[in-house]
Amino acid sequence: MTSVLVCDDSPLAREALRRAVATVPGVERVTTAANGEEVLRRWSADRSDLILMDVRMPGLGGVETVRRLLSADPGARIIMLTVAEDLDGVALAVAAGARGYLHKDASRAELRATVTQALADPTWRLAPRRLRSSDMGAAPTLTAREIQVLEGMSHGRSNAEIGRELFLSEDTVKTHARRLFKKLGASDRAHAVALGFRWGLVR
Amino acid sequence: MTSVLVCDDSPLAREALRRAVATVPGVERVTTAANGEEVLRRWSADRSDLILMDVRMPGLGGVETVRRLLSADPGARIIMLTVAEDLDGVALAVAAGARGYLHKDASRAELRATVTQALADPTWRLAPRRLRSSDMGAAPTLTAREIQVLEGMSHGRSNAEIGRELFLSEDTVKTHARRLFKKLGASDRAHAVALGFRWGLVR
DNA sequence: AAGCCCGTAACTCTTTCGGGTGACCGTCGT
DNA sequence: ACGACGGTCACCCGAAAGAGTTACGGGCTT
Repeated sequence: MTSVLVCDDSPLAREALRRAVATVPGVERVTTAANGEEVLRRWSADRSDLILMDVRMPGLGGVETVRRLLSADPGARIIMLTVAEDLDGVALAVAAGARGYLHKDASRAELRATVTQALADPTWRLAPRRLRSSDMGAAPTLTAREIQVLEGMSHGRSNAEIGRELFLSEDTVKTHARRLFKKLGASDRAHAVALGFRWGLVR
Repeated sequence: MTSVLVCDDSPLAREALRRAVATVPGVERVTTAANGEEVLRRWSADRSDLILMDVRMPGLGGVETVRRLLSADPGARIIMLTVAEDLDGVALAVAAGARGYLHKDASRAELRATVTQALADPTWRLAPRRLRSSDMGAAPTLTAREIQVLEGMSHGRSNAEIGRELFLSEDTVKTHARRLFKKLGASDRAHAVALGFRWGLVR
């Protein structure tokens, strides 16, 4: 009994993915989830053989979900879904243990091929080299937390407000801010936000 | 001959949207585009009655596309597609002249209902009240000075540094900053820079 | 002529930021 | 087993930002 879990916040995309995955030979069941929390809830009761998950989702993001999922079950096989821009999100997810990624630009055929391969070979994993090759220039790699803090800044939140939203102390937010400034080479939060936009880290 | 143009960067979402829209009574043709540039190219040759367009797209974003489209043809009817997170993007797009928006979380029924209404009533427009709820009603028109100050901020300059560059006193820069914050609805310089990028005022 | 927006500038006052430093605890890789 | 890195938190301190207010001259519109 081979089952695949598809997670995307858009019902339309979710449905399209579900249908595409369902046509892969050997797949008998495709379940869906709308966000990271739902994936985690569902996982404890009903483990699928493979998870396809969007990187960017409201609430619990894809990267954080991967981390929690793998800390609960290191054997989980996860493939990230992403748009062209956020290479960093992909890198983070793969670093966190996702087996690979699929562009949302990918054709149905590519999607099916990747799912087929992942299901056929339980140890399948993206070659590390492919990550570096798509690593354009010297893209600064921010951690999930740092991106969350940067996003908070881009919405005009103060450090204290960001802390409240992420359940962190203001001092911790400041630490993340300091570290992401250094990584980006930013002199202050306005600069950091600008660089975030230029690098495609936030929108 | 009623035709609708669907624009989304993800082929899967695009296809799903195309199919959903095609089931709306009265719709005879649904064309698709993958990005803003394609929409603009297509528009000059082949005008649809309605456009459904993603807010977030690589390259030319949804907001900027709306502006260009409407400056070329003020009668164009556009509905934005968005995810839960970026209320800012939606507000900007609607302020720029989009008739309304649809969550990507919307059900197929909601999607069809909105498209039906928009096609039936050429003057249909999202109630202004719903706009104010997500803030910013007026299109921000920054003066040359204000944009120069905003650009300085996006390069990590302090007010004093910006003043030195523009041969102004720091206090004058602060005045410009205060005024542009108010126009943009920004709570601080980081937010202002983010809004500047989302509006395409800086890059 | 009156009103409005823009550019310039100064003043005060409070809040926030950013840098520096140190610390503890996981995890991961070597 | 060790070190590197990431996440968390704390404290200090000076610098910067932002809000509020006032002011004055110049354009442009009504």
